[in-house]
Amino acid sequence: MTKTALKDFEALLERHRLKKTAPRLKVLSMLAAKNVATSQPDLEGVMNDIDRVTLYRILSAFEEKGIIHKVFDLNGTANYAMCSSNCGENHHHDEHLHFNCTSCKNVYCLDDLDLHGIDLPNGFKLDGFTLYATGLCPKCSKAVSKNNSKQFN
Amino acid sequence: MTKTALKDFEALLERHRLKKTAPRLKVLSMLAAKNVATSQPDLEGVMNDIDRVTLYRILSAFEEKGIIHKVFDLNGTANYAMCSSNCGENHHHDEHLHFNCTSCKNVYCLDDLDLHGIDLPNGFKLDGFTLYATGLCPKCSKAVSKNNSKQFN
DNA sequence: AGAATAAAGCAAGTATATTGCAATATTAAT
DNA sequence: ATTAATATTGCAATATACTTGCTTTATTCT
Repeated sequence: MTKTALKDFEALLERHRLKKTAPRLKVLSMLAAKNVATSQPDLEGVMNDIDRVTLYRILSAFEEKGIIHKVFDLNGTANYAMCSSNCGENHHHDEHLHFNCTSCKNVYCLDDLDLHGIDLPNGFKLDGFTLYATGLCPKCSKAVSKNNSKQFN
Repeated sequence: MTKTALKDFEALLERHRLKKTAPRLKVLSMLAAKNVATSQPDLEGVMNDIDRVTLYRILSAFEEKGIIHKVFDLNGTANYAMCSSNCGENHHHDEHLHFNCTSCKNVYCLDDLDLHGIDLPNGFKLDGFTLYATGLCPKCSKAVSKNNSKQFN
């Protein structure tokens, strides 16, 4: 983690009136470094010095403040990823495609997707939505075809 | 449950080479009677004579066979609903809108939605997708506005 | 530096789901 | 209709994800 990034994270916490603690900064740096959503168990594995409960509380605090957003993967486990800048307190705008790779299990957040023109049946009042997709991510798709051609398993 | 429906469910099980057992028929009749997806805990509550594990096994067997499909609600709990007729063994076509009401928590399966023209970034191989939305269903939306106008809570 | 307060850590508990195995029900063959 | 083969159920135990209550520690404000 660069010094600049650390300053950024500290500023982020300040903006949301959250105290700057070591565990919170660590979670921020972990999540910001990945382009895929991460589960609490995965985070716990990487940061084995931080208590499980602390992690849960940090994640829900961040979610409430609009710093990260939650998406459930194929197994129903919560995964977390940094929000785009326009999310606010108790108000998320994560209307993007969540792509869950069936091979590596990663959940990719794919922004910049045009989801306009979706018409709901009469009476339904839309709050927010997310397109959830499954399949193979570029890396795994490559690996699979490579393995196939080499007759490996 | 009408006798006709029962015969239908028995035929359905036969088609999928599943033995016609009381628990399976009961699950089918419960799911078919609802137009919303149902969670395992909810099913367990209604069918308290059937073992929890049996329920899990029935649900995953049905899912594998393409009889029902699974969708996670706001809390990450698995909910199950009957598939449209064109689902097959290990191959689902539940590409429809799952609408999770924030008030009654019901998950509605809204078919007949045009989700074409969704372009994935290069390299992603799409397997299946589902649009997951939250908000108020017609019933709750009505109830809320009624309550508001009467100044109730 | 010290007080007020928020957050972390620990222990215990809950809910959802899974696995192994014995008992039971279904199906097919006689 | 019985019986044998086999699939399914039910039970006990276990795993995993998450929660709650309470004490200790760290942060921040003065």
